[in-house]
Amino acid sequence: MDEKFLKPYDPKVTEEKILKLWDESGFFNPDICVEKGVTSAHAETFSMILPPPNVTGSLHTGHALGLTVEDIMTRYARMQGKKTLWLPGTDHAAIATQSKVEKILEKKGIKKSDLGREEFLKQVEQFAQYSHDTINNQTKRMGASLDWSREAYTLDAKRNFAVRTAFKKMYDDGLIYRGHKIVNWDPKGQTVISDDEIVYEERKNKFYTFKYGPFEIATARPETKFGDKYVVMHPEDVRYKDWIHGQKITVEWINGPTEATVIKDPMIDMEFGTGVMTITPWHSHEDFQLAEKYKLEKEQIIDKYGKLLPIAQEFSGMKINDAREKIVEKLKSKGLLVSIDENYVNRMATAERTGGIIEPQIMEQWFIDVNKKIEARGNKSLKELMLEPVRDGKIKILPDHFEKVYFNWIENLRDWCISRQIWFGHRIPVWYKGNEVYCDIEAPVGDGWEQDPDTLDTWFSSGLWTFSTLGWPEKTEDLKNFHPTDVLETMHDLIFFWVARMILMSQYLLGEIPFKNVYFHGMVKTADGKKMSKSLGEKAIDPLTIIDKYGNDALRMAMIVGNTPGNDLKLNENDIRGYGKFANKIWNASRFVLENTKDLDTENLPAFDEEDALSDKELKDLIKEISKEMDEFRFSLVAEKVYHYFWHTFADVIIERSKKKILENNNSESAKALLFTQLTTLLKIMHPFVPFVTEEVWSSIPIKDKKLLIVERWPLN
RNA sequence: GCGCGGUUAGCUCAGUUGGUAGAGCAACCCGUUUACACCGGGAAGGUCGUAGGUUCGAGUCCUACACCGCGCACCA
Repeated sequence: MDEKFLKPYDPKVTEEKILKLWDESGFFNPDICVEKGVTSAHAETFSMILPPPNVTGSLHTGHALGLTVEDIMTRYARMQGKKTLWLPGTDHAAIATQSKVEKILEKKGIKKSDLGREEFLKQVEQFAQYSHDTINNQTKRMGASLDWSREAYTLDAKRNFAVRTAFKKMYDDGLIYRGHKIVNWDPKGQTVISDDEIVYEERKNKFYTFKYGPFEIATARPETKFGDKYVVMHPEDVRYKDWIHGQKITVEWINGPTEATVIKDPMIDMEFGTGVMTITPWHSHEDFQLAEKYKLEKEQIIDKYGKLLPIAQEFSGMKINDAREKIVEKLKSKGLLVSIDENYVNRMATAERTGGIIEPQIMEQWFIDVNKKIEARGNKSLKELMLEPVRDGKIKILPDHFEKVYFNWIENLRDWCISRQIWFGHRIPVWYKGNEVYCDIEAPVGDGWEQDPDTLDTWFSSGLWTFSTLGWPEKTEDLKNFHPTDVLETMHDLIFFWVARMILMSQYLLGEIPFKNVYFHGMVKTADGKKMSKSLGEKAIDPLTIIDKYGNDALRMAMIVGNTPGNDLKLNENDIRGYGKFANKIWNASRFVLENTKDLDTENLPAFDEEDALSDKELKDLIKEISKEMDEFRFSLVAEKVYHYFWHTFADVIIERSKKKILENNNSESAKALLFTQLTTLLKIMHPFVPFVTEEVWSSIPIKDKKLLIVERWPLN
C-alpha cells in the first residue's frame, strides 16, 4: 500500500498534485476527451458558461460558491459520458473597472483628463490584465474544471466583432435609436446609467412647503424649482375645482414674478402633501412624462457637474447642496416659506458603481427599443421575446419564484439606455460627418468622419456571452454543438442585468434561447449574517486562505450542504473545519480497504453473502435516488446523503462488520469484495463534491486500465 | 403601496404529490476496540412564528396577522 496513507490526509500536498494531473490530462476540454477516447464523439453534450468575473480585483466567497456549484454540475455531466464544456472568461465591467482605476490614480493625484483617452485606457488595460491573471490563477486553484483553451474576454477582438455585428443588426432593424430623452445622469461618474444600475437609498431629508401664488407646494429639492412654471393638481380635487386646466396666473417666486399655468392631471396623488405640485421636467422622470403629455416647456436648471445654471441668477454656478439652504433662506425672507418637515424620508437614487447621486437630465443618448415589433421575429417585440421562453417553460428558473420577479421586471421595462460617457468599453460603431450618421461594423471610408465618443453599457456585451464565446457571428462548430447552453448558474442579483439581457440578445440575434435552465445561488454571508465585504476585515472569509487551512474539498462541502437555490448562505469556519474531517475520514477508510483487499482478485470479485448483498443493494438504491436528485439540481441533498452514507453506513457499519468477518475468516471474501466495490463506487459518486481527495485515493486503487476518476463513469446501471 | 422569501432542536439549516419530526455543529454520558481521537457507542434536546380553516390526518394546503430580510413602484 502507498506510504502516503500512513499520514493523515494532507490537502495542501495533494491538491497541488491533483491540479497538475487534471491539467496535463486535458480532460477539461471536450475535444480532448473525444480524442483520447474517454467520451464518445456522438455523445450528448452539456455546456455552460462561467459567469465571467469582473476584472476589478480578485475572487471572493461568492465566486467560490458559484464555482463550486458549477463544477459539481460539470463533473457530474462529464462522468455521465457527456461531451462537457464549461467555458471560462472575464468581464471588462466598463464602469466598475474604470472607476476603480480612477480611484487608484486619484490617490496618486492624477486625473484621467491629465492622461487623455489613449494613455488612460492603457492604464486601465494594465490593471485589467493584472486582475485577470490573479482571478484566473485563483479560479484554477479552486479546481474548477474549465476548458481554458476556449477562454474569452468580453472586450477581446472576437467579442468586439460580435458586439459591432449585434449593434449594426439592431440599428438596421430600428431597435437601436438615438434620442433626446430623460436619462439617469451620474454627476460623480460623469456618465449616463441605465435604470437597473440605480441603487435606491433611504435618507432623511428636509421637506419644504412653499407658497406658490394661491397654492402651497411641497418639495425636497428647492434648488430645482427656479424654472417651475406649471402648477399641477388632480382634476377631481374639489379643493381646486375653481381652477381650470390651462389657466394662467402670475405668482411671486424665487427670483421675482413668474407666469404659471394650471395643469390638471390624474397622475397627482390628492392625499399627498397639499395635492398640488410644480414640475421640473428637465430633472425628473415623472415631470418629464407630464411635460411630454401636455407639450410643456422644459428648461435645464442644473448642469452635468451638479451646478446651477444662469437661470438661478445669484445662485448660478453654485453646487446644489451649497445652494439649497440659501435658496430656502431667500424664499423665507420673501415670506414664501410655509413649513419644514425635518423627518421626511425619501428614496435617493444613487449610481451602483460610483455612489453618485443621480441627477435626471434630458440628453441625447442611444437606446434599445423594447416595444418595437420585429418583423424577422414573428412581429414580436424584445419584451415579448424575453417573456415567452420563460412563460412557456422553455427556460426554467430555479427557484421558480424568481419567474414572477422576472415577469414583473419586464412589465415595467422602459427602453434600455446603452450609451455611456466613459472611455473603457466597446466604442459605439457609429460615425458622424456633419448631419450624416453612419453605422456599420467597420469605419466608413473617406475623410471627415468622426466616431461617436461613447462606449456601450457593459451588459450589452455580456448579453451576447452564451454565443459570442462560442464564436458567433461565425457559424462555428462550437456554436452548433454547444448552444443553447444547458445551465446558467449565477447569483440572483443578476436576474435583470444579465439573465434577462442574455435572453433578449439570444432570442433576437439567434432566434433561440441562450440556456435551458437558470440556477440561482444566494449571497454568501458571514457567520453572523453580514454581507461579506472588505470593510469587515477579518470577518470576511477569503476562499484561498480557507483552502490553505482546511482544503478545497472542505470548503466545497461547507458551501453545498444545507445550501438550497436562491437562499443566502452563512459561511461558518467551524463547518468548514468539520468537513475537513470528512476528507480525512475518506482517507482513512480507504486506507483500511486497501490494506485489507491487497490479495483480492479485483477482476473476478467473489460473490456476496446475504448480508453483504443487502448492503450492495442499499448503495445501488442510493445511487438511483441521488442520480435523480442530481438531475433536479438538488446538490445539497445529494451531498448530505453521500456524506451520511459514507460515514455512517460504509465506515461505521460495513467496515466494522468486515473486521469481524476478516478476523474470524467467516465469509471474509464476501466482505472484502464488498469493501472494494463500495469504496470504488463511493469515490465516483463523491467525486463531484470532493474531487481532490477522491481523485487522490483513486490513484491508489489497483484496477487494470484505470482512467482518471474525473472521466470515470457515474455508476448508474 | 404592491410583490417575493424567511420564521423547524442552543447555532446553521434540510424536509419534492399531506401519513408517527431530520442532518451537521455545539452541549451531556461512556469508551484509549490496531483505518481514523480529524474516532466509536449512548442518551438528551422541537406546542415546526401566532390565530383560524380544509382533512381521518397539516411543518407540508387555504385565510388572516406578527416579526425579519429582499425586490419593485411616478408620492412632488
